[in-house]
Amino acid sequence: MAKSYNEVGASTYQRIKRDIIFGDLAPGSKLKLDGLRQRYSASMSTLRETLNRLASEGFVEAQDQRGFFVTPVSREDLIEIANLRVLLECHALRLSVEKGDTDWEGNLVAAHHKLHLMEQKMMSGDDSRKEDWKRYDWEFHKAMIQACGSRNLLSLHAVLYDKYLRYQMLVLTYRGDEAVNEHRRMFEAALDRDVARASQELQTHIEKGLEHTLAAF
Amino acid sequence: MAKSYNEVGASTYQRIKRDIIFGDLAPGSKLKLDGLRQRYSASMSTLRETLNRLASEGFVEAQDQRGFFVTPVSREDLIEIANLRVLLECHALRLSVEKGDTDWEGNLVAAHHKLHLMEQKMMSGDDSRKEDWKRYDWEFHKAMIQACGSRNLLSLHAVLYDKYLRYQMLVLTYRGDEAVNEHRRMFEAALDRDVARASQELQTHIEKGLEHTLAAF
DNA sequence: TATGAAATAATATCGGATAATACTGTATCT
DNA sequence: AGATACAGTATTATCCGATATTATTTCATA
Repeated sequence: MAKSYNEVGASTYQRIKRDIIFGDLAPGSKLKLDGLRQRYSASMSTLRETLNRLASEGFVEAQDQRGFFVTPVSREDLIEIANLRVLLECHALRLSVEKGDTDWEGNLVAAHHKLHLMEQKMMSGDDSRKEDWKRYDWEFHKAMIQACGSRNLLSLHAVLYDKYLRYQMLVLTYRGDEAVNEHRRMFEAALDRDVARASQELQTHIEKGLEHTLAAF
Repeated sequence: MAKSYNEVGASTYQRIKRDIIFGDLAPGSKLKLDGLRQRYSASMSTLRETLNRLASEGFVEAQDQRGFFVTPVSREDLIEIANLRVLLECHALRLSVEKGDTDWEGNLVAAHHKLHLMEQKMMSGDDSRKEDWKRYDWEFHKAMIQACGSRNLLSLHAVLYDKYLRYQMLVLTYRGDEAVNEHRRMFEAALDRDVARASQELQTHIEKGLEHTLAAF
């Protein structure tokens, strides 16, 4: 199980990745090794290892002999990410709804329940825990596609989700009960084993989110 | 432009990745730092950086406190990779055929021509240059989807292609003129701007290749 | 102001030192 | 004999300092 971002004892990899996704390290900003060394109290060797990992995942850009930069953001990139999420996540969802067994269904019900509770807290104005909320959102989306049967697909999706998440955190606006209803409809379609409807609801969910994020970008 | 594998002055990253893909570093084998240090005449720091990069791309597995291993192979993994290639590459091809301009078409014609020449050499029994042949195959497939308009999609595809390539190199058998005809039909459909036919031909091409590779695995 | 050389800063790579962990082989006990 | 405990070895992970290469900035001169 992957560790969450704000856990105690998080590795410098997890901490830097978190800071990029949540905007504490601004897009395009230079990642000076000496500065990072103090901020994360790690040695240069360790830092270069994690920066290389983040570079190959696309959160950091490495320019030869000029060091590392936080990957810049752009509307085009956001649109690409969203489109890829539709392609991969809808595909995974179709497989998952077809193959999912009782365990999958149970975990999905639990994940949706926890997400729904958190969504109601957010709706009532308590937006102090965006990170927690987004963790439940992630757990829900992951639970939906968990039974797709392809580890490769799941790990590609995890990276895409995080890239998309960075854009959502940058604009920092809450979409309200629209998204809540989309989650519910998607969830119900999955439990009904209605592959086409579930996939369609997911696509709508992502595309609505994209529009909302683009508008504020 | 990414450097090819066997170029002079290749980085240790490129050399290790090449050795994994072409089987010189066997699947599942342990990557002892001291051994690698001699083999690639690089320092431990540099090696750990490249191994971290390769780990996040999926060519290497990192086990905490136990070092690095070449990612193992399995039938299931091969099938997953092939299915993902179908999903991503066919999607990219549809976009590319729709959007491709004159430059795209020109580069595609050139890439197909070079691939075809090499295929004829291979057909006449000269299989001494598998790496070159596969480079032309890569250049052709890349040229096909180049106009898809999504950098993210292209870079995901590049990793998938290399993972699939490793399996092909492991079984080391040549599929003969079947693949040649598939390439030609795919190419012609793209020039005709027949999106559906091109995508269908590509899917068939990958799935035939999968069957062939699975049979020898 | 523009140019170019010198000074400064930052990166990339290397080798070594140390601590923590994993592995191996031996001896002991049941 | 087989399992367990322990000591010794090997390997990894992290950190630090040194050096060479490359970027960037400063500044003197035309």
